[in-house]
Amino acid sequence: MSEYRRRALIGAALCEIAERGSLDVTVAQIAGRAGVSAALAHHYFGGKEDLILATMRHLLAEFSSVLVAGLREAPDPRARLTAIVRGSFGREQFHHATISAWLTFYAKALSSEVAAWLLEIYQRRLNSNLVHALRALVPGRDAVRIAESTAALIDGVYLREALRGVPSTPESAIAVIEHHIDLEIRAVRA
Amino acid sequence: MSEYRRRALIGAALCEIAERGSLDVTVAQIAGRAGVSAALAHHYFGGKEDLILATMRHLLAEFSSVLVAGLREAPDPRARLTAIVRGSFGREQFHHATISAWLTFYAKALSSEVAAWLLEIYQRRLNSNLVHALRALVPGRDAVRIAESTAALIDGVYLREALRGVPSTPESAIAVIEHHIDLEIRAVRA
DNA sequence: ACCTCTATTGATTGATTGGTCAATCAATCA
DNA sequence: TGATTGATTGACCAATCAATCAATAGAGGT
Repeated sequence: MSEYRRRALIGAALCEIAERGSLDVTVAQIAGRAGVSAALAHHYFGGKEDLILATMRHLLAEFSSVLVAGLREAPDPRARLTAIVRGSFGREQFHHATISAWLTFYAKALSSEVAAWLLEIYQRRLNSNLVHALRALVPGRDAVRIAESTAALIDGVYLREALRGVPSTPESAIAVIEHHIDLEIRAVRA
Repeated sequence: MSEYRRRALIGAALCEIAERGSLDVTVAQIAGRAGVSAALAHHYFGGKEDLILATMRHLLAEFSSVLVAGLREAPDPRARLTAIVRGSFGREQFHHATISAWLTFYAKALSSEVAAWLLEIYQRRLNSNLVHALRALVPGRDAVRIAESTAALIDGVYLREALRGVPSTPESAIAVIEHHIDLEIRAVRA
């Protein structure tokens, strides 16, 4: 029962955060959505802060697993880049609820030591993956530079998607990133 | 006195929001930093929401004026693009306090109708400026596309800067954007 | 039947917050 | 001088929320 409740509470927290577009969600709301009392949420997670951070960790872990799965099937470096991009805009990541939650967590990282630390891990991993794939295509210094701008562009496109009310397909977003990568690689080789 | 207090309160709100990295600031904190009582803040702005939105409007207006001033001195279309980029990463905009406040407002736009509306105006204006400058350099369809990716890249670089603890010079950020613009323009012309 | 441990909750508390209001103070005006 | 007006505040209120706690229920073992 323990694991089931934790999962349910994290899922409920995710929905609630996304729906209200803010981290100002009460444990009563989250617990209510999960069909239990607020006291039980305190029982399983030490307090509100821990529940929120657990939810954040869940998002990061989910993204990470999608990324790893995509990378495993990529036959060559360029395909690895595409896998990273497509993973960032995958079906699970591109729901409005997920996007809203991400943006909210970004804001939280400004005030929470632990949240900032978690996000830094994610960013470092994304960057590391990008650099690793790029090193096989361009010289090391350019790989680092292109990885940086690509990561920033991913975040930027993601951010704009979060603010746009109407949902759209990830294809256009992916195309923007892919085009940027192609341009950068071609420019270095020319 | 009226105008002086309003300015002081908005400035205090900006500092407080940036320092705490959250919109969860109490009117007592803001008023305290401005050296007045919380009741006075309610006297000048109808309520907390209005004070926050006024602060947001202040940020947007300040950025807008910087942008207009930069654009006026630009001699040609390419210089206009540089002016937009440099305006986005200008001294006033690149303080950690300002950046944090921006990100926090972005998060607020998810839950506040008015905040979303204000941000949309800013984004539309930035996009319009970019497209207008780009139209003189590349065909219309490409101008729209490049403006979109450039705006996203600006937001992304901005976002990553907000999360990085240590402050850095805007020059590297500007270089990333400029490089992207150059690549896109050159690719269209080739 | 008895004990133990976990799951679960209703009730409560202590603290915080946004907002209100009557009262005070200072300046201006008739 | 006396009246009016705007600035300013301390005290207060109602609402909300995280957290705690005592109590109940049930499962499993002895």
